[in-house]
Amino acid sequence: MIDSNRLTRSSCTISDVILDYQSILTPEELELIDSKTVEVKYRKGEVVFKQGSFANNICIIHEGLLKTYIEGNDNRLVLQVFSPVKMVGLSALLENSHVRHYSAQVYVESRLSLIEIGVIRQLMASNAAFASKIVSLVAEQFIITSGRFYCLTMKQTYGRLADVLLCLGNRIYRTPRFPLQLSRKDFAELSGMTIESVSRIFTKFKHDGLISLDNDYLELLDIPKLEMISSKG
Amino acid sequence: MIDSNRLTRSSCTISDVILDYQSILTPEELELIDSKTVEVKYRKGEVVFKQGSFANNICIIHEGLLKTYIEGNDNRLVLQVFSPVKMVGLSALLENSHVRHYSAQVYVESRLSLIEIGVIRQLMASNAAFASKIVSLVAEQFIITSGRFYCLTMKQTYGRLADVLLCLGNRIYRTPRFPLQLSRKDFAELSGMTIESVSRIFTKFKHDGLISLDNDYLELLDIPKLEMISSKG
DNA sequence: AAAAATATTTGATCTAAATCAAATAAATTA
DNA sequence: TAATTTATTTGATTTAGATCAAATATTTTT
Repeated sequence: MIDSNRLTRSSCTISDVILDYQSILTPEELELIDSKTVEVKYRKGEVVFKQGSFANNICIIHEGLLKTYIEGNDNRLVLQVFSPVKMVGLSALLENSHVRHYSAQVYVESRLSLIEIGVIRQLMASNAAFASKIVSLVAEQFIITSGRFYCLTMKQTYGRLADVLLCLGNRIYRTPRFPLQLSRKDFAELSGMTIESVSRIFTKFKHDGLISLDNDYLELLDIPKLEMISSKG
Repeated sequence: MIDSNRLTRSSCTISDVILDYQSILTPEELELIDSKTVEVKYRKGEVVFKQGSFANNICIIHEGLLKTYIEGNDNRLVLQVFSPVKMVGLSALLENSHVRHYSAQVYVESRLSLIEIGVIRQLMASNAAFASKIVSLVAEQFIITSGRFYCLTMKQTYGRLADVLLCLGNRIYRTPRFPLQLSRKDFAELSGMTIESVSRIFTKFKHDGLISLDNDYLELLDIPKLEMISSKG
């Protein structure tokens, strides 16, 4: 039986769709892409693109970690987190709209390649299998972001933070013990609460033996219990 | 200058992309679609498809009004509202996942056509322009739903309800005075609050001369003020 | 290494909105 | 039309989590 809850009931935004356009495109098409691609390194905290600016490329993250987010008056909503190897900025493929609808920023030093959006549009128009792949990627992002939407509106603080921790351990770092590269502010933003609330819940989780936490590492000690907290909300 | 806030800062989910696949498909392809399409009428409140069930069609709404929503343990999150003529259920085109990730239900008596999903996949694989159109539609839904996500997490109750009212007047009914087809419960669900809060805010809005409201009709009397409330949160 | 700046923790207080409870109104059904 | 059910309104109370404030701890700069 299939568990359809992973996507719709968790705030984790890490994709399952594998990015293998190499097998879909012809050698000539791959060469075309290659000729319109540049590779860029970003230092910790640098902005990759800004909401409201013209969208002239699609990004692929090869190393590092980044977030996309909507900027409001004085607040931010993190839409998705991307780890290698994923495509970022696909929703710029919306026709008649050449503007970014969200911003992107790296959490840590990251290496991205930027592909001119015109080439992507061109290949979509000529290669239906490629276009279908893009449909799949965008559809997945829709579903994944809807799941995060559900969590942030329906769960309370403990469940939301447990969600973020589980996502980091299970899907981003893929190990229960991982380097602490995010600040309390990052956690607050990711789980939709204040820094103070994050701090208080971390203290509680430590006290209850669910996690261990020092300045450099975070370890998930009791994943089943965290999962229970996440699912109960 | 372009206003990029309509999509990212409002909870309204009515699409701008026009559904004109007639001009993209060949007569044979149109006939193929036609042979795999059925038309169905739904009575008020009927469910079109359920989260977790197998996705075997894409829907087009021709008359009426419907919502898509994620079902949790004992709560629901409305993702989008669809009025004619829009495609519903596109994210089922995610490859390797033949299950609905959200449910759909009509608010009022509605007429839909249901197209076998296999045909859509087939046409996407053979007609790149069609596939590109689908990319555009799904990308728009992603952006629109992200905007709703922003509103429901960042704005407070007054702003969220003002948002819903403006969406109904400006984009769904396209007139400031429209029939009241939604219950307080529907408004509560749409704007992410309790029925009691909706009722209190309606009373306040009436008292302040922003709306007039009886059992059958709702009229937006002061749209600029409602817009101010919506943007301030 | 000391000084300054920044990040994190902890406690006290406040508040938006939920919950609880009861009254009224409207819609259905008998 | 009366009786019953369902929906809506209004008021009182509670609460999760924000805000405010101050103390530590950590990192960065000098």
